[in-house]
Parts: sequence; C-alpha cells; structure tokens
Amino acid sequence: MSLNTDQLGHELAIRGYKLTAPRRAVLDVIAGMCELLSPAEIYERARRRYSRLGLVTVYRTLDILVGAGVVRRMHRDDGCHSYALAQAAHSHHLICSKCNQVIEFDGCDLDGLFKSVARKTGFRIEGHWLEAFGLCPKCQ
Amino acid sequence: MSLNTDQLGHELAIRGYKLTAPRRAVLDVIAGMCELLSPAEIYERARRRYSRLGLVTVYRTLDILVGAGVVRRMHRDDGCHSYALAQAAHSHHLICSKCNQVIEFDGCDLDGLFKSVARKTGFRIEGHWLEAFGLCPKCQ
DNA sequence: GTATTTGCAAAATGTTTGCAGCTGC
DNA sequence: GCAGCTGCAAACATTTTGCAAATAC
Repeated sequence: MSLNTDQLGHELAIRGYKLTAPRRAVLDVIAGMCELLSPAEIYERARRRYSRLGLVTVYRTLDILVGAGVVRRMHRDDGCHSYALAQAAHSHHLICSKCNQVIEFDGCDLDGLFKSVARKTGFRIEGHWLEAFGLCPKCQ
Repeated sequence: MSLNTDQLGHELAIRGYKLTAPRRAVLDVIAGMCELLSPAEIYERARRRYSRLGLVTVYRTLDILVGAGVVRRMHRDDGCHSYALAQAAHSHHLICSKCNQVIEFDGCDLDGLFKSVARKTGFRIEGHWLEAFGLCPKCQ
C-alpha cells in the first residue's frame, strides 16, 4: 500500500512547501522505492529524472519528508543514515540483508515484556524500535 | 554484571593482541561505562588516563573489541555509531533518552510474531534488533 | 512580485589509511 | 629482536552552511 508521487506532493503542499521540479524527482524515487536507500543512492536515481539535481536538495527534501512523517530515517550497518517509505503509523521493519528490500510489519506485542523490564529496572519506557533482518523470497 | 579492565584485557590477550598502555586506557573507560558512548567521548575519557592517546587508537581498539564480542556497535539518532558494553550473549538495550545510560535485558519473545510475519511475506528471518527508549530512574 | 528554493562551492564533521618510530612480549 | 602497535598527518566520505541566481505561486 505505497503512496504515489502526487500523494507525497500533497503532503508537502499542505505544509506550505512548494512543489518544484527537483523535489518532484526526489518524490518520484521515494514513492517508487521498496528498499532502504542512502541519500547518495536516492540522488543517483533522482538525477535520471532531473539531471540538474544537486545532492544538497536531496538532503533537504529528505529532512522535510521525515518531518512530515512520510519517510523514516533508519540505520544500515554500513553507511548509517538511510531512508525508507513509512507505510504505516507505527510499525517495524523487515530488511533483506542482500538487496535491502524493506517491508513493514506490525502486531508486535511487547507490552508484557516492557512492563516486567520496567519493574525490574525502574526505567519508564517510552518507545521502542525493532528491526528484523533476513532474506526476501527473491534472495533466498 | 560488568567486566573489569583485566577481564577485557584477557579477552584481547587470548586473541593474540598486545596489552599496551593506550589500549589499557581505552579498556578502563569501557569497563567502567554504563552508557552508550561515541568514539569521541571514549577518547576524551581515556585521554584523562593516558594523555598521549590518539583518537585513531580508540577506533582501532573498538574494532577489535567489537570483533571479540565484548562491545556492541549501536546507533544513536544523532552521531550514529556509538558503543556499549555487551553484557549478555544475546540481548536488547534499554537506553535513557536523557543521559544515555544503557541497560541490557532479555526475554523477548518474538518467535510467534516472526513466524507469522515470515508466513505472510515469504522472508526467511534470521535476526532482529530491538532497542527500547525511556527515562532511567535518575532522569525521570 | 516576492519569499522560497536551488545548486555550487566551501566548511564542517566523522572515519580510515600510510607510514616512520616505538614498545610489549 | 621483531612483529605488532602507536600517533601523526593526510586522505576520504558524508553532511551542513553561505550565498547569488532561479522559480513556484
């Protein structure tokens, strides 16, 4: 259930951002991606759609999209900051170790665990972050 | 249940690494830390014990310790690579958002969830990574 | 028409590498 | 004594910032 470019554009418009050609190129890539991509990879793909694009604009557009909650900033073991489309309100990611394909899932039930950890440690637990790694059907 | 400097030193020795003064300073800091620290923070603390220490040595020592499984490479939302003492074989981290104190916990029971996710998506799930955020007793 | 956005270049930041001298074993 | 280790400096990669020209609305 992924968003298309126009929907992403709308998310920017309602927040008062202008819809420019460079941004549209970045949105195009983001709407169509089903992997975890680094800024440089997004830049490379987006430049095929708008060749005058600058890497800086990719960074700036990503910041805006993360702020809008449309894209998530995630971590890869190597290059660190990577980005994935946010597909659901609160959910977790399943990442293919080989091709970086990302799928979101939900239904984690950690409340019981967290309650007992909180009791033992005295922490007040306010959030969590769960990522699973494995091989997607294609890469197995 | 944290390790002391000598135990960490032993971990290096049995792997054929030499126990030098710069390394000992880094081990001292690591043995005593109960937070998530960046290389720069570890460097700063270790330099109080051995002032000629170079930042490079911190990076190199951390690499060795991660390889030995004594230290874990983790992610903070800001500076990215940070390190924490590994306290148990497989476990998860509970991090204080304010002071970065880290506690490990285990007992996560995600098998059922992962089985159903694997069935739905076709992924073969091989590992996971869980971090919880909150406030430690002191920071509440 | 105007405020926003852009891309360039430069700066800042974080990490790695090459190398000559030093040191633990 | 010698292999391995160290710190420096320099290289490298990634992200941020300053700014004049361009552009959406």
